Amino acid sequence: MVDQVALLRPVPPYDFELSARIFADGDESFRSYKDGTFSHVIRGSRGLALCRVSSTGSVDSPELRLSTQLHRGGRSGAGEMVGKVRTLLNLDLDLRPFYKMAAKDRVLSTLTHGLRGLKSPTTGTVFEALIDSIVEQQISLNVARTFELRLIKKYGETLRIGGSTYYAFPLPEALAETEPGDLRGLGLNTRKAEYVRDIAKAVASGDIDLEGLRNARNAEKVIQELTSLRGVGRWTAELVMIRGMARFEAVPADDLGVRRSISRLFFKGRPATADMVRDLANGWGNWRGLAAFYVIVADLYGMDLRQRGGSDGRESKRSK
DNA sequence: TACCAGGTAAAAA
DNA sequence: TTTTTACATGGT
Repeated sequence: MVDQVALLRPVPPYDFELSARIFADGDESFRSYKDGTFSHVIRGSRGLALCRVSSTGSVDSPELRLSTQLHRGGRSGAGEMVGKVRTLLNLDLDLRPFYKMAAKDRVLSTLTHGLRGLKSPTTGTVFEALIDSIVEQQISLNVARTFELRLIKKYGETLRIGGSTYYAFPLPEALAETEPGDLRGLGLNTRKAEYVRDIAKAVASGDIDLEGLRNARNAEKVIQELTSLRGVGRWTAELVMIRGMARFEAVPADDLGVRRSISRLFFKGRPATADMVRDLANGWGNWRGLAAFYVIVADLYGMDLRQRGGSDGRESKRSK
């Protein structure tokens, strides 16, 4: 078993603990954050590696330590993994222009001050973001997480290290071969099972180039391409842009969670319609997706905004 | 027991 | 063209 170490320097400011905390409830066999260490199985050209990341720096002078373990003596993994980790944790994102924009919005600037250094994570592949988003359609996140983990453990590649089994997200080829009944058995409804299989087939066969969409000219083009797939509506496409491509030009304005958080933080608890969210988010320009991420995280972490206004004065909830 | 939950496509009106 | 419905399952 090989254990290699590399140092990474994220573009400052970057708050590793704040950003990785999102994975605190993740499963340790797939992706998690525990005791200051982010763990994730990453697929490289020489196979899978278990990557562990922890902070050795500060928000304004961030530095991360990455250790990689490969199954039975694969050679040199750390170098290749550095780039993947930079993408996963969005380390090259420069938050300063976003903060400059946010300074013009009273509520948003409160959020960016409270969450300074927060960067949104990105999935290893666009495919992963797309499949997860489909699974998450309509049902509660709790239920969706359960289904996702079942999917990963049944179809993901495995890596055995020190008596433990770790999983990488399933490859399109693995899901392309499923029958709707197989995925139905994980809890998905029959239609979602078809969506997942059909999209996996399209990706595996090269009919659609999801990774190529990262660099597509404009956001609408990306949304058009994605929504041409059966099972992908606007909500799913917008979610995939943010979580799978780190493209922030879109906001999933129809999203219940976004609407709830926007309602609490910007409209004093008055229910926010998708149109209200879009109007508000338009003022955030091409940073609207990241702004929405900040809004959700602020609400999730129960950030207290009362001193500077914008809160509905509800009891602030504090999570772990 | 119901009803809701980070939607979507297909059927019905 | 617009509105309504079915879908799956784990919480509450």
